Amino acid sequence: MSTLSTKADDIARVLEDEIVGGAIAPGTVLRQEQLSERFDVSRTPVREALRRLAALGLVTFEPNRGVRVRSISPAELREAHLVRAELEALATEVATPRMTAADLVALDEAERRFSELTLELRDQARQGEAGDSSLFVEWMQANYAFHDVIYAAAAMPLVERLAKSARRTFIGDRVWSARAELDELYAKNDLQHRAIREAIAAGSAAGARLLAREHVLSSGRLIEIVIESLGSGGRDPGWGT
Amino acid sequence: MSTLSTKADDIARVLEDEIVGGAIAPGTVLRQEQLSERFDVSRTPVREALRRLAALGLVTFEPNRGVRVRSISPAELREAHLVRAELEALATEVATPRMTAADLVALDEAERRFSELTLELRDQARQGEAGDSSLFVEWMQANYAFHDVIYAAAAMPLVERLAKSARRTFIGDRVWSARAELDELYAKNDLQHRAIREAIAAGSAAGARLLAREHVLSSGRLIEIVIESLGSGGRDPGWGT
DNA sequence: GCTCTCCTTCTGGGATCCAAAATATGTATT
DNA sequence: AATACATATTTTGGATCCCAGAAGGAGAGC
Repeated sequence: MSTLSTKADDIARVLEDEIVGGAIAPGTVLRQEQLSERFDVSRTPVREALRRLAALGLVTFEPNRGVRVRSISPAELREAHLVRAELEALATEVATPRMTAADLVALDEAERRFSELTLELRDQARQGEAGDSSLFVEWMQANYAFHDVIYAAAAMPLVERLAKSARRTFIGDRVWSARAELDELYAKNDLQHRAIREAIAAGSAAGARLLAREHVLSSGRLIEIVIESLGSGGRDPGWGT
Repeated sequence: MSTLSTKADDIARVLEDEIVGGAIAPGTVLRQEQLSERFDVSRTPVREALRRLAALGLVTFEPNRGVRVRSISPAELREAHLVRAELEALATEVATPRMTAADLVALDEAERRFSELTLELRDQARQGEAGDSSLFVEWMQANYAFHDVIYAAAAMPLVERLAKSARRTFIGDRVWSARAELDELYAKNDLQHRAIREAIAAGSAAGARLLAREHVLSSGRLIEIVIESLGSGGRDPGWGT
């Protein structure tokens, strides 16, 4: 097996997922020894991984004290949401004149898939089926897939990276418990995707931009739900780098 | 003397400045041993520092090969500029209703200072004085100071961090050589600052937003100059993480 | 009984050491 | 002479070791 990646990078990825996914609670202090024995490596790659996480803003080093998982404050979440709206709008505007015929087909396909899943999800939510979160996760991924087509056409790696990092806050099942409450959001999202695709297909960059911005902003309710879900476990010193 | 920071962090900061300032050419491979003897430390903190730089996107790790300073492609620079325009617009919009009387005074003061320096700079440029880059640097810093007042009022740490990281690309004297060519830009910037301040003082968040966006976008000529200055030494593989 | 100080212990920062990978060197063979 | 193979050197990735600074507890002084 050819290990193209380094241990430090592997560890960083795992910890990254666990932190943004909520598996590791904010405020937790990460003991280097524990991590090293958990991943069955020495402390060296662990520390390198932690440095990476620190640069990403996920943890903070308190010199000679340890590293602590940063808690995300409500203000930070809302801010990230606003930023994402702007970036998504920008990407959509730039992408519009660059869309090839193949891109448009892909976008159409992504929209259709999202539409289907939305229907399923609304049915399931309305019938109050217990189920698991898999359908919901699938639905969110379909939503992301739609926007990914746009990102690909925009060819803006920086925007894509930033927006996706903001987006990741929602992976996991934080919103799952409140899925039944979101019926009108489902319908609205579907319509918005349609409108965005039509604006793009019509070549209206300015229109697509506005619609994309509105689309992201209108999902603000999701943010509030995430914030509530954090409130249970997230004591918040409210600072960090 | 209490060393509040860790060696790895110090090294990271120094290297960061050198890379964005252009002191270390893109494409350079950073040898860990060289760095460790330069900073008079072992390789361990050096590697941690490099991890941080990698997370910031300034260098790339090529496993078992070394770390290479990423070259910034023209596309990347233009993209960063667009992103900055959006973020600056957002921050200005959010800041407008939050500005206190003291903030407005500070903004006024920053505008006046910028105005003065602009006059000086135009004089110096018109008379073709050799001088050094200090006045120019001072002028750019005054420009930043103006926007910093807005950032402070907006209270958006994420936006501030991102925008400032985009802004840093211009520190140093990359643009200095072309200063004479920029006469109309000087005047325009001055007027734009005035307009932004007035919109903010009038409480027009939407207006301030548009003006701020336009303000940043209109300095696109600076980007092109930076790109030209990079062309001399910046061979560009055109990829990276 | 409370507080201040000193001491123990524990954890993180940094140095050193080892192994594996990649490249450069050199040699032999055709 | 050129190429292919083998070896040596360089350099990274990871492990182990050591030391300093911080949290916590025990004991002395008030």
